[in-house]
Amino acid sequence: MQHRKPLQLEAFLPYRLSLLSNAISGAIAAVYGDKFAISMPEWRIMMILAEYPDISADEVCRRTKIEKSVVSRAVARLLKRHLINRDVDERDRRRSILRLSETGLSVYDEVMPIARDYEAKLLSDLSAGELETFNDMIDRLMEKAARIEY
Amino acid sequence: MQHRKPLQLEAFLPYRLSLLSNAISGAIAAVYGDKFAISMPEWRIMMILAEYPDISADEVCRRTKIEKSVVSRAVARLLKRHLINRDVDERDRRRSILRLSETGLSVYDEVMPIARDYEAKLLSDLSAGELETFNDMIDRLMEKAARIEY
DNA sequence: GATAAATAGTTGCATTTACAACTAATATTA
DNA sequence: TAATATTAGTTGTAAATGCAACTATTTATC
Repeated sequence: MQHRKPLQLEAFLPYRLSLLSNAISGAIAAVYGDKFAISMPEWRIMMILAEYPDISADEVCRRTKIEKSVVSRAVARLLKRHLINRDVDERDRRRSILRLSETGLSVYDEVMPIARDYEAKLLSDLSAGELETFNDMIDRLMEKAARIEY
Repeated sequence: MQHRKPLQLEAFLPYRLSLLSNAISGAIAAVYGDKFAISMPEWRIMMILAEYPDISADEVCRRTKIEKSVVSRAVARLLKRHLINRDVDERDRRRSILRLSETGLSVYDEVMPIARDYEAKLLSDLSAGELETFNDMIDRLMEKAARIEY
């Protein structure tokens, strides 16, 4: 018998979460990708910098979990397109200080409402209580995932 | 004022789901990656074939949402390593019929318990009710995401 | 039944990614 | 303070990705 029932793939949480996350991220990526030719890591970095201006590339890595060479190249591209600015941190000259430029902010201000609107539509059928529960579980799973060892 | 509060990135669902999904998928990928040098698309395909043997590559694409050239190359690699078998569908000679080989099944049977165990640990702090709610919301969000248009 | 359209799967190719090796700056230790 | 280790960021490179173009087969249309 080759057909295995023990798992029920469609009930396998990692698989389900991956499909859901890809569907959602992909939908939003289509917006900033089509409109501004911005890649997903680039957009992630812009979001982080909108919320936490003047942080280093390293800090961006830690928050986004994007690999540092990817961040480095994304930062280079954002700089070339003048979407962000970079200074050297004079207290530690290895560190950069990154922030959105005026242009970057205006792009952010154009894309973010669409993303937020998408999120709102997505969540419109959930009650406030359900949403809170959902968010709570994501937090707990996130913490748990960080803790589990083999 | 550059610091924007309207969003609270950490509360932005697409971002949160992406971090969670990557954390979980990455943890499991480390298992089959280290042990068997199997890539994530390859593993996804193996999982699908364990549950739905004798389906076509196209069917694999539809279920996993993996791009068809990626599936094509992953299938080629799985064939070369004798982890799956392929026949031509005689009712439609464009179609392939894919299924796990004996070797593939044994790899699956070795990896899957670890993945399942990981999932169980991950979910161990959720009550049965919470888990049901969580799964229910994933389903609803998945459906909603498929429906939303711009 | 010949011609055109659609579908399954493969392949070419430019871009993206991830790992490791590297450079430059800072922190630690003796 | 000299030697060593650590950290931030960049770059080289092999592999993975995604789109489009392609082949082979089947389906639809005339």
